[in-house]
Amino acid sequence: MDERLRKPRIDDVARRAGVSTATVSRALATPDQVKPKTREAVEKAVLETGYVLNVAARNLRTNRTHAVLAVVPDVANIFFSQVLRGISDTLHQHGYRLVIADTGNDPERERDHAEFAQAGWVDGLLLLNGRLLPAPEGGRRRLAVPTVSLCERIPGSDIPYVETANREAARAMTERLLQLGHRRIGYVSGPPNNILEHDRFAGYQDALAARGLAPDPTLVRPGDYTLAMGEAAATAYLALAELPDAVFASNDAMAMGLIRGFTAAGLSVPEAISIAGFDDIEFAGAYNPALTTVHQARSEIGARATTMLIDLIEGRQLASREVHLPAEIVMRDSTRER
Amino acid sequence: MDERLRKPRIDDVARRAGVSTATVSRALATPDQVKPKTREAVEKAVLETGYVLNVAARNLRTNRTHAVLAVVPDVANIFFSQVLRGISDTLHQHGYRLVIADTGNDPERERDHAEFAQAGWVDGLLLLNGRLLPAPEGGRRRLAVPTVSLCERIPGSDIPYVETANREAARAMTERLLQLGHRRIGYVSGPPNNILEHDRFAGYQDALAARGLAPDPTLVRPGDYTLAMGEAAATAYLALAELPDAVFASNDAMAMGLIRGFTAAGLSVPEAISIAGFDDIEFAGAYNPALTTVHQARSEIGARATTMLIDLIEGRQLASREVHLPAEIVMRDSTRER
DNA sequence: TTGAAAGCGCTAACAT
DNA sequence: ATGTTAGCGCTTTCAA
Repeated sequence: MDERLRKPRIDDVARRAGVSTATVSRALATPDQVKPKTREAVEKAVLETGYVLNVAARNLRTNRTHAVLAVVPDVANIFFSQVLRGISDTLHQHGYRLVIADTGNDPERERDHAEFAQAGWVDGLLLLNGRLLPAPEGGRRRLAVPTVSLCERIPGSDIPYVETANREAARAMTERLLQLGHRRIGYVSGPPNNILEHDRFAGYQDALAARGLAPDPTLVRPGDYTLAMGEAAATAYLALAELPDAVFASNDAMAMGLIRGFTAAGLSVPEAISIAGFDDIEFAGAYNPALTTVHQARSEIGARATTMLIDLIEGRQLASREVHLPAEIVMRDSTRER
Repeated sequence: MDERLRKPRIDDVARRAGVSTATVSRALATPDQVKPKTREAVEKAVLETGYVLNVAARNLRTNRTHAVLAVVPDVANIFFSQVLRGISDTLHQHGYRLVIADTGNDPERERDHAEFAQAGWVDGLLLLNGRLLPAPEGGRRRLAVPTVSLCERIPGSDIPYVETANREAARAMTERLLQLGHRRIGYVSGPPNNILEHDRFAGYQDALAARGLAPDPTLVRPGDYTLAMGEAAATAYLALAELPDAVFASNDAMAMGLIRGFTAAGLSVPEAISIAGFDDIEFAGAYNPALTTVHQARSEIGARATTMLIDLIEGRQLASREVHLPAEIVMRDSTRER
């Protein structure tokens, strides 16, 4: 009667099965340390009592949570959400759970989560925001929580990371545009000081340099990874005496903005001008025209980083602390031969 | 020396501040139950020792976690990820944390999370997957974990929910198409048996009925919310003796598929045919042409559901258990007057 | 306003 | 293979 109301504990199960609590614990956690007969008795008692483990008690005792915190600037960002998918799947395979901190790049929220991470709320940290979690208020030396960063490595830190080989990919894409016969190749940048942007721009330069060319400053436009800046860049190009042959935007949103901008002005893509992007976000292939872009293996990035983190948590050596995943150039309808 | 290595506990702080552990606990959790002088001493000691609370211990003791689990079929789905943003923000405001379970609609994973939820891993549940978490293996009566469902109400359950007023919104969109002079209005469905789909189709019928019309069966095409089915529907329409004037797809991905399908066949949208979608996903406005659609206030849905859940967790009465949020019709470039 | 002390539910060291 | 028991670090009742 009142047994129905109280949440059953491990000793309720033990009593019912006629064994000790230690045996119940073992039967549940490490079944092969227990005689099959006993195990069955325990399982039966568990079912009969409706016993469910108390996570908090276990976590306190073992000092482990089997949970991992992913720190993301914006869950609603389609790029990150696909990385999260890879993280989530991999964690699940290894018996871990995912906790997400959507910080919106708010330092206060980041600090808050940093504190909770130290409080033992999770076993490890996945940083997708390109920076360290701030130190706690007192500025005290931080206790080491296993951490891996991904998507955007953290400059000046030695935290292991996984990212796309941005520079090589940007070089390869620029090279493809050159192969198509384009020579006046524009470039729309990401935010200044962004490390991804540095790498991508360097790749763009590499490809030009390989042909003895250099970026034409009038064809390099500032951007910030938003569609609006892509449209603005199109307007700027339209004001030039001579249009570029092609424009390489350092992400897909800006590439779409370029297409919209040029289309609105009556120029058709790719007939009048070729456009390439970077990321291969979900709708890139569905765009009109379908976008030529650099495919980042987002869920793969998440998966690799997660495996590394679990190795760290479980005390294994890391094969490599810096992983650069190759990206694939996807030629679709927004580019054509000159 | 070795004090530096051990993680400081509450009694380290107590000793340093010259008070009891109880006082430290109070100074931290309920500062105004403690004399200012004492509080300051404790705060100083906390800083000096670098003390950080142990979450597991607190959770065990208080039987609370201040965490909420959101069960999502797919984090990488752009629709859900924007709802999550609203959830995350609201939780944060109230001092709760977000745990995400990406189930991929896998029942085994759902069961696993259901069990953990019962194990006290979180204080409440947000169900975005349109179904109940499965009962634990024994089929035992489940202990009540506070739960709210959102986006898609759960048929046959009395769990409180928040969703868009799908039927009204679909009716309004269809009505707008009628106002534009269209009469042969096609409809591309969502998956059969889907409750959202039922509502949306009912709304489409409502609007036609209000003008004494009925859906033309040849103009109603099956779909499954994917872009590919939108393209397939376009092909099917093109095979008809007479094209529809307009097509209303029950989500944006299919609307984009329609646009691509018609465009590929040389028909231009909206000149030759008007297309409308549903959801207003992130790139709907950036599409080419920009998509006329039904704007769902995704983060608002998340926020409302979260407030309800917190009320439930904290034992407050719910003002209403069923919330239907109005949606806004957004006319863009994919529709025009006939 | 503060302190002493019990105990949340579990796991693991040790003993058998 | 199983049992006994200490104790993880905190909060909270009760007493002072």
